Amino acid sequence: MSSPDRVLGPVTLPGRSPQLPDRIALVLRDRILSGELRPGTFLRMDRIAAELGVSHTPVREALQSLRAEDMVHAVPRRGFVVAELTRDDVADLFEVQADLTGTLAARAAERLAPGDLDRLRVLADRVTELAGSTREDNDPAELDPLVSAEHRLHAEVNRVAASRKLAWLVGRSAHYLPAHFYTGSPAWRTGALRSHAELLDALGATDPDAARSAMRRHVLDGRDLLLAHLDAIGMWTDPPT
Amino acid sequence: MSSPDRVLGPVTLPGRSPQLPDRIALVLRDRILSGELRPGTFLRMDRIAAELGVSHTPVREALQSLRAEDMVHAVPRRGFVVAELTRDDVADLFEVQADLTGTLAARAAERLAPGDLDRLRVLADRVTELAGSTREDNDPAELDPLVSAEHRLHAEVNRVAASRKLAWLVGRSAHYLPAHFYTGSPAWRTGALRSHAELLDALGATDPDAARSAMRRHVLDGRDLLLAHLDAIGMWTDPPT
DNA sequence: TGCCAGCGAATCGTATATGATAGTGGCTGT
DNA sequence: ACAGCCACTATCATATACGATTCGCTGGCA
Repeated sequence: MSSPDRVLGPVTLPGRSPQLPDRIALVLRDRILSGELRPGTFLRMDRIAAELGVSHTPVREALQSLRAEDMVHAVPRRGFVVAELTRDDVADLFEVQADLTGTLAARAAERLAPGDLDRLRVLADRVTELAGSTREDNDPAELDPLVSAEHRLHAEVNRVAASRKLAWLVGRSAHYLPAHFYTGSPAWRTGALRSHAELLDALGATDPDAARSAMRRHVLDGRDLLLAHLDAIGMWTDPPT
Repeated sequence: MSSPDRVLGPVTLPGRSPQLPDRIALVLRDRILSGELRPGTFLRMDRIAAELGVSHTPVREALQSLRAEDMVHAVPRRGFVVAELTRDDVADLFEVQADLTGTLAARAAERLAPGDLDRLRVLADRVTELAGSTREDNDPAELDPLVSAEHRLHAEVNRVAASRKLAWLVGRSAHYLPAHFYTGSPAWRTGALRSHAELLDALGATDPDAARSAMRRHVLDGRDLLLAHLDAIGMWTDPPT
C-alpha cells in the first residue's frame, strides 16, 4: 500500500457549517498563499479528497471556486494547476482593493443614517477589545474572534454604503489575504485601531474624503505588511527544482 | 405525467468545447441578464438539468460559478436564488471596469514592445472588417466572430500590459454584459471603431494618459448603451407578482 | 542510436445513487 | 374550530460508479 504522500490523518476542516466545498477551498487557499503549494503544481482531486476524507465531488467544486478567483487554472482533461502569482499582482490587487474600499467608506459617510454610527462604534469597540487582549499565540481558533470582529466591522461599513457589487469586488480580492495573517501581527493591530478611529471620526463628521483616505491607508498598511511577510518567506523565489 | 414547465426540447448548448459547466453557466447568465430570470427566483437544479439534457452535477458547478460572480446566492439546504441587481450596481461595475481597463491600456502604452503594435493593428483591423460587413441579423452564431475578434483585441492589450490580476478583475465584471449585446448595436460598432483607432494612436505615440482615456470612454460608452437597453426592457421594474 | 507506434496506468468529467434536511399538508386532540 | 404534531414530498449535498482522454513507457523499426 503505497502510502500516498504525507500525514493523511484526516485534516480537520475549519468550521462546521454546511458548504463543504467552501471549507475545502479555504484549506487550499491557505496552502497556496502560504507558499506550500507553488505555482505550476498540479492539484490532484483524488489525493486531496483522500487527505481530507471526502469524496472528490466537493473537492472539484472547491477547485472551480478557486478557478473563479484565478488562483488556479483549469487545463481541460488534465486538472487544475496553481496559478502564477507575482509580487506585482499582489500589489495590484491591494491597490484596487484600496480604491474600492475607499469608495465604499466615502459612500458610507454620505449615506450614514441615524443609528448607523452607534452600530459601527460597537463593532469597532469589539475589535479594540479583542486586539487589546494581547496574546502572542498563533492558535487560529483563538484568533478567530478578532478576525470575525474585523470582518463584521467592514461588513457594516459596506452595508451602510449600500453598494453591493463594489463590496463583492472587494471580497474577491480580499480572498488573497491569508485569513489569520493580520491579526497575529502586533504592528497591524496598532495600525488598525488607529485607522478605525480615524474612519469613525470621518464618518461622524460626514466627511467622505476623510473616510476614503482613512480606509485607503488602512488597506495599504495591510499591503505593506503582507508584502514584507511574503518577501521574508521567499514567496517569489522559484524553488530550485 | 406532469409536463414540468415549458418547452424542454434539448436546448443546444453554445460551443462544443469541453467544460460543460461553463457552457451551462453561460446559458444561465444570459437568462439572468436578459431579465428572463428575475431576482428572487429559485433555480432548481433538477429542472435545469432536465431541460439541458445533462445530469445535475455540472449544473451545480455552473451555479457555484455564478455564485462566485455574485449573480446568484446560495441558501444552504435550499438551493440557489437569483441575486438582486440594481441599476446602480450595473453602473458601479462599469465604473470600476472603466478604471481597470484604462489602467491596463496605460500600462500597455508603457510596456509596448516592438511588434506589439503590429499585432494589435491586425486584430483591430479584423474587428473593423467584421463590423463593416453589416448584417442586421441577430443570429448569435453569425455574430460570434465579431464578439471573439473584439475579445481577442482586448486580450492582446491585456497581454502587453502584463497585469494578470487586473485583467482577471476586469473579466469578472465583464461577465455582467450579455455577450452578444454590443455587437448587434450599430451605435456600438461605430463608437467602438473610433475608440479603437484612438487607442492604437495613443499606444503608437506611447502616450499612457491618452490610452487610458480612450479605453475609459470605450467602456463608458458601452455602459450607456447597456443601461439604455436595460431601461427599455424594464429590467428594474419589479414584475407584478 | 534515435524515433514512432501501441499499450497500460492514471486522471479527469459526467452520470447515477444514496442520505440528509427543510417545507407542506393532513390528521388528531382538545 | 383551531392549534400542534406527524408523515410525506421535494430538493439539496455528498458519495460512488463509469466512461473518456491523456501521458508515460516499452518495444520495434529505420
